[in-house]
Amino acid sequence: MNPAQLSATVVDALGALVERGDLALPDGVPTEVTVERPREKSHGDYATNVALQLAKKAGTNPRALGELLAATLREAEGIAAVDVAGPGFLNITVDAGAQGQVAADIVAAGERYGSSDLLAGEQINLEFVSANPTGPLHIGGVRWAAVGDALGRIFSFSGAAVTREYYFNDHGAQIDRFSRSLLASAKGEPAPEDGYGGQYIHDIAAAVVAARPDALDLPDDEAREVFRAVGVEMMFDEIKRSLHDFGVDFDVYFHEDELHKSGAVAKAVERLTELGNTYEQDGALWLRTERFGDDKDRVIIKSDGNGAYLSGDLAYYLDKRERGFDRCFIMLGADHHGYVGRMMAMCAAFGDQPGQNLEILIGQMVNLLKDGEPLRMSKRAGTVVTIDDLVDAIGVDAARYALARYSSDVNIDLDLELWAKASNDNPVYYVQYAHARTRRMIENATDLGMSLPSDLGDLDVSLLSHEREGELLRALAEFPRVVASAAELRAPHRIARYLEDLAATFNRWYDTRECRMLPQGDEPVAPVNLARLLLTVAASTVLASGLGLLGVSAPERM
RNA sequence: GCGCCUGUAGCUCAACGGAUAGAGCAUCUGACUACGGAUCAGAAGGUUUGGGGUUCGAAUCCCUACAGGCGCGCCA
Repeated sequence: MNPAQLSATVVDALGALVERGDLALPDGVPTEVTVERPREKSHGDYATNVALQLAKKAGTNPRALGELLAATLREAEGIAAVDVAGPGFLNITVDAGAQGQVAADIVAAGERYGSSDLLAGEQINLEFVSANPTGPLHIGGVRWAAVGDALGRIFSFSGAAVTREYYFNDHGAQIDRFSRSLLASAKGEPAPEDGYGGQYIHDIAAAVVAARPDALDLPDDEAREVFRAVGVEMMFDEIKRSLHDFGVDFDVYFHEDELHKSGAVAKAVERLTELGNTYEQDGALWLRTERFGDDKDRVIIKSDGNGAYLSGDLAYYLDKRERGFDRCFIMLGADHHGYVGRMMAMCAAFGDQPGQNLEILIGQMVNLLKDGEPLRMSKRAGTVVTIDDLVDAIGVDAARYALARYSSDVNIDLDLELWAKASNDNPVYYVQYAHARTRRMIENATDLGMSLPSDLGDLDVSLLSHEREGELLRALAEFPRVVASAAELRAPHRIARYLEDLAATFNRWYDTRECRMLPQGDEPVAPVNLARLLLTVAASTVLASGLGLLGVSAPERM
């Protein structure tokens, strides 16, 4: 029996009470109730606060409602005991057999266990990273590479159709600065005052010269164009390769330049004007974002006739919507959070629902600590910590896990020594090790000739009756709800925290002498050994699925 | 000045308005003739930054003060 089934059982009990006239619920019987896994063992396997929540509506007190409901629940199948505790909590103990069934359900579902249709039918566009192609991907963008990709996996697992998208800002003044910096380097001149420095500029400049030996003989403006076109392309390729090596591939790489060339910007501006949300002032065209909650109105066409940066975003958003995405996500670093107000206002100006059609997620800053000291970086000076540096230092698995393990709302300081360690200080090793251990156990069982029957119903899952087995089964039963909450709250770190808890619960069970999976000594294989093999396979399945949702490998051995 | 995020154990962080606020690390005490000890058991550690309020119930919601991070351009 899992929490969802228990919730349904409680709902049925409420319905029965209403039908019998023992209970009056003016708002009707809820479709589901909160079922929790209590921290305190003495509070049963599961607990619900439904009596506390419904008492007022039912015109009774929580304890009385609790007693009434408990009496009905005790008759329900799979329930061993129900206690009314504290102000009116119902503490429920489940039959060992009903509980053990969880393991069989997980093994039967395999890698689909935990998936749902929560987001079925939703066309989701996830835009993340979107770093400028004027340099290698630095640490600031990497957080979203890990978190955004994990979120994509979680959304897909929850039934949504997900498109990952990367927006290349390859238009405007920064690209000019980039191409001028390349040209200066190729000529052996110092970097322009407002340009970019760093070894990568010299490397790319040299590569451009190698690809186009004629470039330096051209007049400056033509040469700059060559360096722009070729240099930007090389930068794209390097960023894509870094992300690919990080395990992140995008379905769409969208170029801002296209929006300006194709007339998409003009079209978006026209649409907003038709809707009465623009006006001219001081020779520029303004968008009435203040009308929709922004601090002030924003220029979209500058007085020199060029589109302001926002104009590209308008067109891009409209383009996504016209491509059929009803939910557009944009993930930004905290240094861009000031952008949220105007983007949401822009969404509303198109007549859309901010927060529904457009959702902007903010990730706070990441610092790397080495020897306890923060690594400071400056893009201008070229002292950049790149995604490749991070991966070289701690590896892809640790990097992805470390970045996805914290709430996006908090600043994080990643200690490079800690995350490079192969010890249980390092959470990713702890979880991966638990998975590797399950694989070895299953292998050992196979070597002894143990195997699960084709009909799992032939196993006696009620033999999984040890306290530690109950704990492990309840932890495994949580997984679908953890996935659902990670999806709803856009919080992949919940998966990571859950996995750490699951790994610990698994290790406790493994360590318990009375719960050995393999027959000991000369003992023959008994039904309880097979039931424990089932439990091990179930744990292995969930550990692997959870790591998979974070884009972290689940190694067979370590 | 205004806005967003944060403030929880010595440290790093969890906690969908629920019961006695939880983990890991560090500290202290234990378990290796062991299905992988990269593990496990236990102890100690808290006025959830301060002050008000809402609620049967607040780390969580509201107000306020303080502290830290990040922003606030016809730059991109």
